Amino acid sequence: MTSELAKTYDAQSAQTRWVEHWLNQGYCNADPDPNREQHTIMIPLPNVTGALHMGHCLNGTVQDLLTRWRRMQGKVALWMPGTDHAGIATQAVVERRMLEEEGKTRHDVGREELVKRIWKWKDEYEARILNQLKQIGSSCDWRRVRFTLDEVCSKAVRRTFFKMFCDGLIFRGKRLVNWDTYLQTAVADDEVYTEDIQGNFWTMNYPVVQKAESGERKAESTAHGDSRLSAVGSPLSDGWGPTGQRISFSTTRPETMLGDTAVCVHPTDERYADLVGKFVMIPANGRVIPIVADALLADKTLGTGAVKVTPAHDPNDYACWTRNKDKMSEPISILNADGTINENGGEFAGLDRYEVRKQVVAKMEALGHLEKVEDRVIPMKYSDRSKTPIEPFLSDQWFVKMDKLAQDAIDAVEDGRVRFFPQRYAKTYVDWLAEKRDWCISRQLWWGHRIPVWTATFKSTDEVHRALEELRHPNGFTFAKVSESNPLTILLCLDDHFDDSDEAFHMRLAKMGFIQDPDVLDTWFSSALWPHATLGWPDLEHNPPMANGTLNAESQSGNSGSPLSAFRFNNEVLSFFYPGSVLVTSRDIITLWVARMVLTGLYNMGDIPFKHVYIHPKILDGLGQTMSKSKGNGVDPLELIDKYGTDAVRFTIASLCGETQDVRLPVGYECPHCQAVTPQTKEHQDMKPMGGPKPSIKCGKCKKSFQFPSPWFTPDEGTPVARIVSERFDFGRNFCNKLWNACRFAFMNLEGYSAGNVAESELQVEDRWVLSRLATTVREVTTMLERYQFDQATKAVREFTWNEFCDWYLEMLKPRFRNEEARPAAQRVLVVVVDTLLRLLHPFAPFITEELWHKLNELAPVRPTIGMLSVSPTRAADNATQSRVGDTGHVAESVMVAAWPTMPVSFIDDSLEKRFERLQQTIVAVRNVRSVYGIAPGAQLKLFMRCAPDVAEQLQAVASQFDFLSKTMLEAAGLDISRPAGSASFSLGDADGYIPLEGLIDREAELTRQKKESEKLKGFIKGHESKLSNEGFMAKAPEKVIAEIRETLAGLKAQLESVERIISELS
RNA sequence: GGGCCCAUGGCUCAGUUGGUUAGAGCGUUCGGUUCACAUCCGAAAGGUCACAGGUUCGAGUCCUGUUGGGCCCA
Repeated sequence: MTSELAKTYDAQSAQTRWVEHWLNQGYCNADPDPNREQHTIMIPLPNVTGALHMGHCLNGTVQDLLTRWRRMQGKVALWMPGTDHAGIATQAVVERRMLEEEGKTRHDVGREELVKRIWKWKDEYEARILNQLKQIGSSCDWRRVRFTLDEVCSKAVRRTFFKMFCDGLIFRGKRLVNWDTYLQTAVADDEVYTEDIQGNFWTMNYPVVQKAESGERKAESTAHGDSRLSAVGSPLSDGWGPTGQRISFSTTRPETMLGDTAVCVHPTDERYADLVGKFVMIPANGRVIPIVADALLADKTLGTGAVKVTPAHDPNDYACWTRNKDKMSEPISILNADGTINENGGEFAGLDRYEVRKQVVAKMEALGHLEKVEDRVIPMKYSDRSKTPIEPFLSDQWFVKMDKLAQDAIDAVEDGRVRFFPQRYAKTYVDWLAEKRDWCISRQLWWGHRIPVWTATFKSTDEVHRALEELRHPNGFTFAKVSESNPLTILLCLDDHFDDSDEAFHMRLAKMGFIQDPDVLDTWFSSALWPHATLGWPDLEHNPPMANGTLNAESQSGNSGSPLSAFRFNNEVLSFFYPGSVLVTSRDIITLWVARMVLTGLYNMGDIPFKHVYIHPKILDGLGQTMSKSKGNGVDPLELIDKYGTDAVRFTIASLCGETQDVRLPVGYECPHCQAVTPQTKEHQDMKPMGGPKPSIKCGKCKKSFQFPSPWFTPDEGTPVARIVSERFDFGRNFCNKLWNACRFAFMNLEGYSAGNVAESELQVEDRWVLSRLATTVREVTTMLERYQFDQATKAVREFTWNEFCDWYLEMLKPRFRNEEARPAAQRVLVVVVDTLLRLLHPFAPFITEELWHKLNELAPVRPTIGMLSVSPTRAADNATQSRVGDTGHVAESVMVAAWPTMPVSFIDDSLEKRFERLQQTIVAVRNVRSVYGIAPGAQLKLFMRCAPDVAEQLQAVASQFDFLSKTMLEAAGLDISRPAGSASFSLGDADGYIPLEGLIDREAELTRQKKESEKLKGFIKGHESKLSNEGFMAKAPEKVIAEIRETLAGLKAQLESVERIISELS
């Protein structure tokens, strides 16, 4: 059988093969097993809006790494996959496309048809996203894939809403929202962006007015709040007359004056002190409004110091109203949902707000109240969905009362039931929840969970009673609430037992006049339930159905007489996997999502949804900007995978994930002609066609030009387009290449391998050393993974592989492979090391390790033991009741289900490592001499070592290695060695080396080199001595530190002595 | 306005509770086709740890301020 691996690793082929293999073998599946521990990760559900980006790739890599690692540790590791319906985002994309392709709006096609179209979109994109996740090696339990709008999740949403409704946690209220007049929906704050536009700044004035006879008295009583209605909306003819004073203010939105309810000044502003409490009249509509003082809204130093207050159309004004409710009227909304002015605008009703702006200005000017107009740059808010300007808009919304819910969620973090990694993020979470702002859960959309509340108004209380009686339902629960404003209006909430397809019931409802609320729930309401909804809650009787609609038969049937009765209820899946182990996500949704999952978990399940939250870094481009399509700096993970291979991408990403909050990934354009990479700059990002040809970049290497992806234009059809890549992934690719070749070499030398144990006496120095290093590395990697310090874990495993295993151990094995007698033991130790290394690397680089593992299984189907110890258990599931693999009977069929390595502590030998280090230093020093003197790499050198007898003995023991590692013969070693004439020298502290170079060495150069070394040493010695002569240091520093300094100093001095001796010999 | 974070060789980052001579990868320079790997091997150069104070026997590490940058909330 040929044991030779292909010369290079074919990532694409390995990925395709192993993804399929793992799926076929069911290795990713996780089913309840009371005899084993669980490890559960719920995916931060990607939107079905588009494709995966770098953030998803990083997020997924971390989760898969953790899942694979825990699975190998023998846990039932569930990684739950799924996607999010992403309310407005998805609806907006589908609507936009519909408009572009067919010129239709959602009102043209109607609610049902639109939703149908979005489902179609969802099916397409969900499949694409799940497939992309598979491409990055995700070991999710694909049978359990969920979608926030599927039947299982919908039930959870309905039940939660119903529970909250019954508990009085859900209420209706007014709220100022970001209104998208184009899409006619409220959009969330994070769906709004600001852009500076050229606008106008009008300065106008309102005349101060008073009641002809008793204006003063009126103003006084207004302050008490009992006459505000008489003050507001009173036409001038009511007896109000101008005092002759005017109050000036400036505005960028004059049309909103139709909804003004006050003019506001600063309480300490002397200019207006006597006016506070008096009234002004709005000339445009004749309404009279009060002058109020509010320190937060008015700023004495800005403009005139006075501002108009429009609570229904400005957030700051709204806040001012909440502080001064007793002094002004309720907010007056002047806007229709479509952006036209409503009936409160009087004569302007029905016109678009921008038209009204012009007309209001004209009217004010005509009436003599316009003072000046300036041009000004105004920060304008736009809807990210429709790219049209946002209007602050007061509307009816549903809310969840946060008070107790939020407090419970705070407690869970403060008492440590939920822990953040890094810890600092707990503050973000707690601070936000502590505000306890009620959660607005309604959205004016068609795509989402429809609010399960039906409303009807009746003529009499008798009718109400009759209706409620009639609505009793055998299968489900209804909860009726009487409207606070109208006792004859009934709000009816239906729980999840009411199937929407129960037409008869819904007919009955409709007949009685019940109409369902048109709004849908905030997407976060359903994603907040993700950790328990996906496991089947609220159904405690049955396991959740699998993605293909079948029940989980395996665990269901295991119910009879098995230990499964240990579960709390019959939904074993929920019982076993809840609460989850760790949530892996990014910091920008700590409040929106993490906090809400904790809150609903506690509310519905009475328990936290996960124990740990790992917040990973965010990927920025080389300029420190967030990556996005709209900046043209996004890297497509699938292109990276295509270019570098999945393992390389994953390994690189893992190396970036530590405790920092951002990582920079400079990107570049890959020349489509020669693949050279041109780093991306700000100039590239901003390049626009400017009416001429589309911008292009000239490749620095092949000098050809190419176009590139940009937010500003689409590259010309048929021209070669650069793709955006990041050379930082060379890191992972190089590593995979190294690993591949190391194993290739190892496997080539396993020819004739026979299983057998290695006696301790057969172990060579390098064997003991590599096992010691490996044992240390295994412990370190495990600890770092436990702490979610993936960067450290990656570093440890990479350094071992490259700098120890490849650079030293494999090199030192070479001579042993050529020696028939030494060969078997060398092979066996090598098998142990490779076996352990592949397991250790598997969570980081699943495909290449699997590829190599299978090859290793062919060559070494039985792994040796070393000494009396088996190095690690062979299979992850060895301790479990069921064994998944059994075909070889010796080792795990797949490294994915092999046991995570745990090497005995006894393998770690510090003193041996120290001795070995001296050997390494010696070799490095010899190489250094060779390089400094420009001696041909192949030229044989002679080495003399002056050192203590025990050191000499150790060096003699590995003498053969000098030849292999540095083409050098160790001629002699001992105390009696003196420097041969014409030698290059080096000092290691406890040993000095001499390399005779008759004629090759320039005495002056060698002297200079040694003097430089001596100066360096003297500097260090001085530093140490000054510490030891410092009384403060001697008195206060810990003894251990002093001892260390003394020891180092002694070493440095000995080394200096050697160097000085060399210098004197040279002189 | 409140909060969090970042600033270390040309680039990207490590640097554990303050304690020996501040490290790595890439890039750069020099030298290498010995049968695992040029996606490689060997060697070297390159840093007053953003700035200013302070605490301490001792500061890249702790404190205060300044400057520059990122993010979240309002």
